[in-house]
Amino acid sequence: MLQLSLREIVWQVVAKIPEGKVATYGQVAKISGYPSHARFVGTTLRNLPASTILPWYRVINAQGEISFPSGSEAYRRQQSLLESEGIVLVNSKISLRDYGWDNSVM
DNA sequence: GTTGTGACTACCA
DNA sequence: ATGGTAGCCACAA
Repeated sequence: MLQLSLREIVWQVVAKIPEGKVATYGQVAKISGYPSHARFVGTTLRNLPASTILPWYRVINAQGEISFPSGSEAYRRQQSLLESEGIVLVNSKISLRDYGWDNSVM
């Protein structure tokens, strides 16, 4: 019986976020079946190798913002990747219509 | 075993 | 609005 660690489940869920869409850490946690693990989703993404094929950049926080210090290199990299998929930040925030899942999933 | 750590969130003043 | 806090819990050391 194959037992997936939570980390592996998170990988699966992140991989399912549609191109051009985003999801919050909380949504990913909830969809993974662990609604109280929003924080661990971040920890998991944090440990991804730089060469990962996972669309980690489609994961944002509950305020619709990028969870990196504004202006940091990581922040700009994520923003750049999002914009390459047509996701634009308005006032540093992502429009609700860019969410891959309904907010009720939270 | 135990402890420290968060790419988080909800709540409250 | 904005800042502080408490809860959260898998994981690494």
